Amino acid sequence: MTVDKTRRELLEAAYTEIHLQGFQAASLNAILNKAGVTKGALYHYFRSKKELGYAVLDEWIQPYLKSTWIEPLNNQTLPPIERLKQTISQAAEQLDEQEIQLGCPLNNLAQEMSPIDEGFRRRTDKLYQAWLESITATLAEGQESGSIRKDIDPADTALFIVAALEGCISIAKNAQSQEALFHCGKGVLGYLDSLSS
Amino acid sequence: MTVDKTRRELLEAAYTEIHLQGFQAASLNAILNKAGVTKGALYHYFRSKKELGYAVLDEWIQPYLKSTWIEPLNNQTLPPIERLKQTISQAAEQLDEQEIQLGCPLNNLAQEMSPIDEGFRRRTDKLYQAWLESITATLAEGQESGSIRKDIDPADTALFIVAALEGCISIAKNAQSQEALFHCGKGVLGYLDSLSS
DNA sequence: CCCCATACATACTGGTTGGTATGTTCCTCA
DNA sequence: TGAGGAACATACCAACCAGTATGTATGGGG
Repeated sequence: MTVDKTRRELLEAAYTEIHLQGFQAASLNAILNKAGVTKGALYHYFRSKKELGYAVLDEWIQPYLKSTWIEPLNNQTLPPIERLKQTISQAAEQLDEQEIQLGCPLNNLAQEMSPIDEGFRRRTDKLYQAWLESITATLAEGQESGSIRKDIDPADTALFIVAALEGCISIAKNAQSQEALFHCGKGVLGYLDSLSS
Repeated sequence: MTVDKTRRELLEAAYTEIHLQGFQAASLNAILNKAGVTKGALYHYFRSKKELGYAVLDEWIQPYLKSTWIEPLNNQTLPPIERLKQTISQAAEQLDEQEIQLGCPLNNLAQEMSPIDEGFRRRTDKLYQAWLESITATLAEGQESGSIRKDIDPADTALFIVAALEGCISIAKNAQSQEALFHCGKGVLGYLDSLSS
C-alpha cells in the first residue's frame, strides 16, 4: 500500500457526495460506489458515518480553506486591503458554475449539522475562528501601518466580512447564478474600499 | 371543522420539525406526533412530503418574511436608511436564543433544497426576489430624495444587504452565540450608514 | 332516513439506511 | 514456514423511511 490510497479515495468520494447531497442525505452506498470500494473498507478506516464526516472536515475542507483563503493573506507584498480584495477575487475565479450551485462546503456543513451535532459544530467553528483570526490580523496590520481606518474594530469587521462572503455564496447558490455572485462580490469589494483611510 | 385546524397544526408541526432537522431529515412520523394526528390526516391534506414542504414555504414562511422584513419598509414616516436600520434591529430583537441556533428558516431551506429540487428553488427564489425588490425600492427612494448616495446601484446594494444579513445569521447559528449576531449586525448597520450622502 | 363525501385512523409494504459479523487474501516477521 | 494481523470483500440485519390500502365515524343534503 502506498499511503492509504483507499482511505484517500473514501475521503474524496465522501466529500463530493456530501457536497452534493448534504451530510445526512449522503448515502454510504453511494460513497462506496463512487470510491470503488466496499463497506468493509469503509469501516476498516472509519468507525461510523459521523467520523467519516469529521475526517472530511479535518482532512479535506480545512486544507482547502487554509490554502485558498487564509495563506494568501500572509503574502506581505501587497497592502492589507488589496491583499484581502485579491484573495477574494482569486478564490471566486476558481469556482466553476457547478460549485456555485453547490455552495461553500464549509458553510453547507455548518448550517446543516451545527444545530444537531456538537462534533460538527466544534470543527466548523474552529475553521471559522482560524479564518477570522487571519482576517483580523490583516486588518490590524493595516491599522498599524495607517492604511486602514482606526475607528473600526478589526474583529467585528472580520466577522462581517466573512458573513458577507458566505452570504454572497448562499445567494448565488440559491439563484443558481454566477452573475449574482459577481454582483454580490462587488458589494464586498466596495465595502473593503470603504475601510481604507 | 372550524377552518382546517388539523391542516394548520400539520403545517406548524412541519415548520418546527423542518426548522430543527432540515427538510430531508425531518421525519413524517415526528411531524405527525407533534401535530397529534395520524398519517391518514397528513395524506388527506397533502399529496406527498414534498408538497407539505412547499406549503410550509408558501403558507408559513412567506407570511413571516412579509410581515417582519418587507412590510415595515413601507412605513414612510422614517427616511429610507433609518427605515432599513430599524427594520433590521426590530427583526433581530425578535429572535430568541433557540431561533439563533436554528438559523433563518428561509435560508436553511434554500441552502438545503435548491440544488436538488427545482420546486423548492423556485419558491425560495421568489421569496428572495420579493425581499430584494422592497429593499431596492427603498434604496431608490432614498436616492431620489437625496438622502442616499447616487453612485451606488440599488439592486446590487440590496443583494449585498440581504447576503450580509443571511451571512450574519449563519455565522451566529454556527457560533451558537447571540453576541456574534449583534457584532455582525453592527457591521450591517455601519454599512448602511456608509450609503448616506 | 339513507347516502355519500369529507375527514380522518390503522395497518401494512417495499425499499433504503447505517452498521455488523464473518470470510478471504496477502504481507510481514519470527 | 507458519502464525498472525492488516486490508479489505460479502452477506446479512434491524430500524426506519415515505407512501398506500383499507377501515370508520360523522355530518349534511336529497
